[in-house]
Amino acid sequence: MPEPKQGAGRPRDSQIDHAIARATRELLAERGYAKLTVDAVASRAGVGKAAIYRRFATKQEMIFAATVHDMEEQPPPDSGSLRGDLAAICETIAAQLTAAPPDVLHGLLADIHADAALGARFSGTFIERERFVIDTVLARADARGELTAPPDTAMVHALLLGPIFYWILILIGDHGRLPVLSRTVASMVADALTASE
Amino acid sequence: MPEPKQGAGRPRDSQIDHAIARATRELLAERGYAKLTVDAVASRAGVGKAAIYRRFATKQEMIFAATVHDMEEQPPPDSGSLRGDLAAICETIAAQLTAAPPDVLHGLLADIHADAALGARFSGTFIERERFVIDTVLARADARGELTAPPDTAMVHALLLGPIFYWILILIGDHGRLPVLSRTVASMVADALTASE
Amino acid sequence: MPEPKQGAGRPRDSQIDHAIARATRELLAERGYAKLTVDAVASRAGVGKAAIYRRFATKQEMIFAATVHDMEEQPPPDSGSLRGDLAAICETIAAQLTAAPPDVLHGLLADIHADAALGARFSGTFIERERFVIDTVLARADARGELTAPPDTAMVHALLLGPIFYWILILIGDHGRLPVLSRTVASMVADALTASE
Amino acid sequence: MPEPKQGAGRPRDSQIDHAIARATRELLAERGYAKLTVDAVASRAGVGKAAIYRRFATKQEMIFAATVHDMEEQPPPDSGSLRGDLAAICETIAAQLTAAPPDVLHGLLADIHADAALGARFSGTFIERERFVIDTVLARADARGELTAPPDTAMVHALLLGPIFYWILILIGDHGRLPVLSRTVASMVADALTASE
DNA sequence: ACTTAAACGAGACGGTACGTCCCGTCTTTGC
DNA sequence: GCAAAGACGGGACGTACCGTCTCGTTTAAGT
Repeated sequence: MPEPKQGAGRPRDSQIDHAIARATRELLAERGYAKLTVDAVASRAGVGKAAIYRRFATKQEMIFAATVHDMEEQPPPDSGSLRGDLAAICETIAAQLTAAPPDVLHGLLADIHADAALGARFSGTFIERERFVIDTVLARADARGELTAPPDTAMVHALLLGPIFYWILILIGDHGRLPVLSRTVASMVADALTASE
Repeated sequence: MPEPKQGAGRPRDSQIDHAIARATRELLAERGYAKLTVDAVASRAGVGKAAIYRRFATKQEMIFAATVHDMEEQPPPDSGSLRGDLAAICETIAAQLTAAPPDVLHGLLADIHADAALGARFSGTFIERERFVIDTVLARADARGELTAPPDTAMVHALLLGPIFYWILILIGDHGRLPVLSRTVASMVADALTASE
Repeated sequence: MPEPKQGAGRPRDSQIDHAIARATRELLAERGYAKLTVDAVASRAGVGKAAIYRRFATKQEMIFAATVHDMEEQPPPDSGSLRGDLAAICETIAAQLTAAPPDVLHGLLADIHADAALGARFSGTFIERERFVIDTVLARADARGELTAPPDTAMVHALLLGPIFYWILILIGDHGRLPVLSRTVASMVADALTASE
Repeated sequence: MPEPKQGAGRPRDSQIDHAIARATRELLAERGYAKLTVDAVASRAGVGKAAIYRRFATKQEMIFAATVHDMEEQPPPDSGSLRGDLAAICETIAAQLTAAPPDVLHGLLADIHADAALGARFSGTFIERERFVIDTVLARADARGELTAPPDTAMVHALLLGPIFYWILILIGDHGRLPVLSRTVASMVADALTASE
């Protein structure tokens, strides 16, 4: 069995992983996505460029890893109603999206959709995860007998999270109004799924 | 008004405008946004680079002009109901968004949000225009007495178009199901705005 | 015939050729061969790196062109005797070799012999030229009736110029003694070629 | 005296010394001086890079050791005449120089003259040694009464060995003709030093 | 036998330079 | 008198090597 023989050679220094991620995030915040250079990240992190390219095949992979590393989406605690669960999901997503400036998110999305490999990883991780979260709360609602018909998860996905993305990424809307938007969209979707007939 | 002073010298050859736009669209389709170079566009169009930069200040402006040049959004004809008007808006937007591959749209959005000037023009053109269209149909509905309360245009904007964008740009969902999505979102938003109590 | 079609496009700026050559020579003198970088040359010349790589395929070609550009070896004026002619050749070569520091000459020779293309050009230019010069003065001597036997040009070449190279490049000997060395080697070789029996 | 305190710890493995030297020579022959990398040597020798740098301070020292390690120049046995002694010296030097390809010798010379420390060691070892050999045979000739005047060792050095170096390193001349060249230069120099008046 | 200390293969590290590519501008020459 | 062809300054990219530095393992010498 071709085990990776982990004992051989000097192991990767995990402090360097953190230094790279940290420098990347700082520089994204300071200069924006378009002006981020690998040399600047290496310099800021006190690291050689080789250490970066040993970990990531391209600049985009580095940014991807540095920005979305710990987005661990979990289904929200059961709030007792579909509306409440959906609102919780919206608020979580909104909070994550507002953590980074919009140019970073757009840059990232552009790179993700420019590179097939990155795109597959993005879908397989984030989209799948969101879908799972939505499926979970829909199953809860079904167990409660709230649903009038078996819903289409993908459509619910778009109906629920689309407005949040649009508000933050396209309209560059006021973040202060996101809670209202979240509640509104959650209510609307919940109403549609539980319509008396 | 800074009119291009068209009387002096040789007038611009409008065939060149078309050649540039055509070459840009072809190369975007063939290689994708990230691999598009101005040299390649000039070469494909049989045109000098100077001819391009005489028309556009940056590569992004060129792509912008070549891809979204004729997005003339007009309020849809009065369908007689808010729900019908909203569905018409959704279908128009969906049709426009599906005209270009998603990597082009993401690339453009990234560049738009990386450059303040471009961003302002984008908002001032497309967002404002969409807002105006939505305002128009909401005013119609108000005139009909359909609305229960004065709606918040920006929120309606996000609620209505967000899911369409999300489906096309993030989920990379099946275009065949867009008509259903359009009708669903239009119904949902119309219901929310015309709720009986 | 694949002629370079010089009419099309902006022509190369010959001032840039000079700026590159000048910067190269200055930096070689200041820092030495091993520490010469293309970026430094470009910076010093006030030129982009692309302008350099448009002219030369590699750093070595650039240095080659910058350092040996105008070494136009001509047969010396007829001094009336073989000994005098040979001494003149030696002095010319010695003057050329002492124009550059020895580390540059060694670096250049190393690069020349590391790259077949450069090596061929070096031989085809300098070695051939030296051989021609020697052939010329030997023909003069033969015309004068000085020679006792038809000499082997290649060997005369080595016997005459070898000591000069060795003194300058290997021994790093005092340049002040080169005139004496030149006269000595010229006498020796002339004596060998004109031996009374 | 900073002796390596050989008692403690694991002793150096002399097989590794040989493996390094062997791999270095093989790779020099296969790829040439310019393309030799320490990693490649380590890999070929089945050795870690640290084992190399434990033995040699730089790549150049490693190559130096691998290529000229056993150049033990001794004064030749007394042949009975200055001419014979000088010819013997030339032949020995020629044999040593032809052992390595010319690009290796040029690379080494370039590195030697690029680094003061290495340069000093080279002079202090090889040049001094050659000078001693020449001094020895000149002293023999003086004892025999062959010399007409006290010779200048440095100049004799250049006159004698310069042509051999030039033939091998610059002209890349036929090795088959080196014996003739050796005898010719030895005769010439001997004649010059023993000229009847 | 057991400890100790250095050498070992492997490979990650900081740093530096390379040669390539593209942008947006500038400059000839030809149509 | 404009436009194609293409050279220009600038600057980032990803690669390659150098000489150094851990890792965990192996090998002798000294206890």
